[in-house]
Amino acid sequence: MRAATKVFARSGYFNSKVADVAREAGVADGTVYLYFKSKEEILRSIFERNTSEAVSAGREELAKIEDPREKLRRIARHHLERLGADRDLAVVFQVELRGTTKFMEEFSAAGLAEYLGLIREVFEEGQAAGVFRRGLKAKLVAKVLFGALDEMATNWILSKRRYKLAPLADEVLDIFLGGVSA
Amino acid sequence: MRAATKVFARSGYFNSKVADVAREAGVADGTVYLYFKSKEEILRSIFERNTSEAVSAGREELAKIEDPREKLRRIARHHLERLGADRDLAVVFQVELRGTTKFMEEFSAAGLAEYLGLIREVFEEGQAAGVFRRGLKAKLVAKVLFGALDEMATNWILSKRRYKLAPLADEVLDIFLGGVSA
DNA sequence: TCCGACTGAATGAATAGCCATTCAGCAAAC
DNA sequence: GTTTGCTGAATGGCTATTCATTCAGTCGGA
Repeated sequence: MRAATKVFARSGYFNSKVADVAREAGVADGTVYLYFKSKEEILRSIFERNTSEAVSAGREELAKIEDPREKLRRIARHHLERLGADRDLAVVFQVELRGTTKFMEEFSAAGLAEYLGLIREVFEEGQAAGVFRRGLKAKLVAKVLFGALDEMATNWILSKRRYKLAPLADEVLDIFLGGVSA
Repeated sequence: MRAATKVFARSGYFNSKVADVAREAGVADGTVYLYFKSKEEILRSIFERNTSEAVSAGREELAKIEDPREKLRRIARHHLERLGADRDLAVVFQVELRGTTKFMEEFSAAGLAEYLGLIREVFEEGQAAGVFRRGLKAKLVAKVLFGALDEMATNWILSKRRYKLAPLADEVLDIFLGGVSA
């Protein structure tokens, strides 16, 4: 899976051959099929593994925090730290995942929806506490934050310059919180 | 090209056969090659045509406006109106364009960079005029706004519900301006 | 007006190459 | 001897691209 991530990140899912993945993993072509039912399933596995891990780890950590603003900051930080720590994985998530409506819909329905839901909950909590403006639609707000972070990640993988991704979380939050605070 | 957009939007670039495009266009397979050098070039043409048109049309219109906030609003509105007016085109832009690092890099280097530059200029103008906070990095701010709009568009194409995309521009701007205003 | 020669756009069957997937068999471990 | 894990060559299907052929339309001459 590590190998597949690397290969897909380098050449893109459709341009990668199963044989490439096998070679990268140091096994024979056929061996790949002992672990995955098909090429498509390899990609799907990468998503599933990582999204479920990330969301549950995040949710757990949030339980310890009180301030909704701080919670959002933590979410943002996590988001960018996770992607920033593994460029190949980031490429697969930012690029390959978006590559076909098919995968996109799947991901959108599963992982992303949950993630946006998480942000939304936190935001609504903050609205209830009077920290965030009441007039805003929580769902839309969640998308705005996600979109901003997502764009940071996408730019990061495309950039030739090597910079740290995680610190951008604070800068984004700074703008974002300014816009949503009561 | 209309036909290709439709086909790519339906099945994705890699899953579409040149024969599908030909059928949709009502011509024979070979005829496609009288107009495009290769399958890849069809996709490229769709991008090029549309980005150059959009950016130049936008830039022109902005010249008539004074207030930087209003300029940003106009940009956002244009962005979502354009995509909202043509779902197939939107799918190709939001999904297929992101599908491979190859296309992505190309687009990123050309169209997107110019677009982000445009937003940045307007923002810096606003900073100089004291309308926007000085401390913010214009480049990052531009990405935040773009990312938020982009996410609106992506969600819109994936959603089963049919709603108007363009009005979201104002809601996004509302949050965004709150965050960046002096 | 009619005819034959010509043009080049359009066709779609044939080619050529690619690659996911399978499976008969091999080797080490027990 | 049997099980387990792996191998990698062979298969089969698929599809981008090509190109010999068709044919509708144009034009100059009779």
